[in-house]
Amino acid sequence: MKHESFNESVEMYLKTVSELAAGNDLAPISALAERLGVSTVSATEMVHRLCEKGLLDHTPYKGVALTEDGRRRAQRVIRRHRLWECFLVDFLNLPWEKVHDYACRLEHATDTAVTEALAAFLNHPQTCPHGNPIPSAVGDVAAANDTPLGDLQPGDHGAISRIYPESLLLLDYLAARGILPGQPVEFEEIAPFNGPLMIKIGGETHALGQEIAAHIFMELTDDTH
Amino acid sequence: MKHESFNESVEMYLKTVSELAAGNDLAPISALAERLGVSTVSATEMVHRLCEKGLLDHTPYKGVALTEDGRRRAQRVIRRHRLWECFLVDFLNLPWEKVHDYACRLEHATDTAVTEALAAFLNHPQTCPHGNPIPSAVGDVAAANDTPLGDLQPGDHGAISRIYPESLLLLDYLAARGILPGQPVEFEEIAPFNGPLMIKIGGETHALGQEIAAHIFMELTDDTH
DNA sequence: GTTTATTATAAGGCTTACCTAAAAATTTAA
DNA sequence: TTAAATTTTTAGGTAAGCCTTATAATAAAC
Ligand SMILES: [Mn+2]
Ligand SMILES: [Mn+2]
Ligand SMILES: [Mn+2]
Ligand SMILES: [Mn+2]
Repeated sequence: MKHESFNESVEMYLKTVSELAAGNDLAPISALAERLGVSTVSATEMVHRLCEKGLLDHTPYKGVALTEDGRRRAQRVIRRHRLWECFLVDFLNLPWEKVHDYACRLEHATDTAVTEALAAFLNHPQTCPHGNPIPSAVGDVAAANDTPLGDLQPGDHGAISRIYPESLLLLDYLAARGILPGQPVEFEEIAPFNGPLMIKIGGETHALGQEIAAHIFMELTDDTH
Repeated sequence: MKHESFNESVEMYLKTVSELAAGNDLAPISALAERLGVSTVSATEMVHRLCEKGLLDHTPYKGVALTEDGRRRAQRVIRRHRLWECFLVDFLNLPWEKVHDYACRLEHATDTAVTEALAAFLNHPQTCPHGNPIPSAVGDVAAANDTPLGDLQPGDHGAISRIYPESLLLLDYLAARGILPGQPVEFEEIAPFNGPLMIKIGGETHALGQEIAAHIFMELTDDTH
């Protein structure tokens, strides 16, 4: 069964590098390995293979980056992923927090013709249900100008723009608490000694750990006028 | 990446055995190998593995059959396949003759929750766009009572009920000639020496080889009254 | 009943993607 | 600048799915 173009592992590596290296720095192989649930030796091997194929650049002891070719390939997978998420939520009424995992399988089995027909059917949505931008068919992505909740200061307020990177565990946690894109947010205070952030979201105050706060992005309401 | 349940090769073997053994006889390993595009040695190896897993029964020198477990697994894949075909044709407006191949990838990457939500969204269709019945969620299939075109006699007439088994080459050929389910058919004559069948379909007469005729199923109009 | 064709097995190999354990190289922190 | 932590490499293995060539077993045809 020679399904050349259908290589789940390669696509997941590229997608994960794209996530970890968001912000144009290098993705450490150790982080890659952890995210993908493989040993660092395995990840290193795969990184070497992908470097030979011209999809990654590896700077030893620093980390890996996508080449232009690798970036395009990653964006195409991400496009399929997010389009499927839209379909699964908007038409199949599947739960917001579950569709990420369903789409993570479909994304590797979707022909370009199907992807583009799906995009047209969905009327070319701009973001996935979790707020992340859907790359164009040629792999361009709109630059985000939002801020991680973890970078804000008490007193700041705005609205949740997106959850990134996504994972079932995180989405489940957030869904259970109604912490979704669009919700208004007020940063109340930060507990001392690197404690949790006290955040009022949709009327209720939540204590969020720093790690979770790093995954919640906000569009600030600027009231310095 | 331990995607256990997502084993394309195994699923394709089971599906192919189901197709070849339609009519409760045994599927020869040689036919399996040919259909899957692998060597007979490879197919034999895989058949052994699937026998050990309790999915197939192998009668040496005769062929293989699905066990009850294997049959259910195959029907579940076929259900996903045909549901996707419906979606691709009816909602994404993709070509009738191409969706078989697109669905052949998606069928291995579709969670049960997605499958059932899709079935509900499509309003539980009974057949795929090529006329083949969609198994129920528990793996039951409606018994067909149609006849291959190749088994008919000159003078018989009726309508095309389905194309089976499906393949891109065959569907492309038929689509180009408007030979689709629902079309009225009149069997005019059969050329001597195992020659082609002369068939009037939707007003036009086509010369169909015996092999193609074996893939076109008809519901006869009984006019012995 | 012997020949021929089909089917099965044996033997040896390949690639991808994973694993563990141990050693070496490099960076970072004390 | 030395010690500690991180990162990489080496070595040896596994399993799934493929491959070819060659031989053995069985079934079908003559
Ligand atoms: Mn995936
Ligand atoms: Mn998403
Ligand atoms: Mn398939
Ligand atoms: Mn079909």
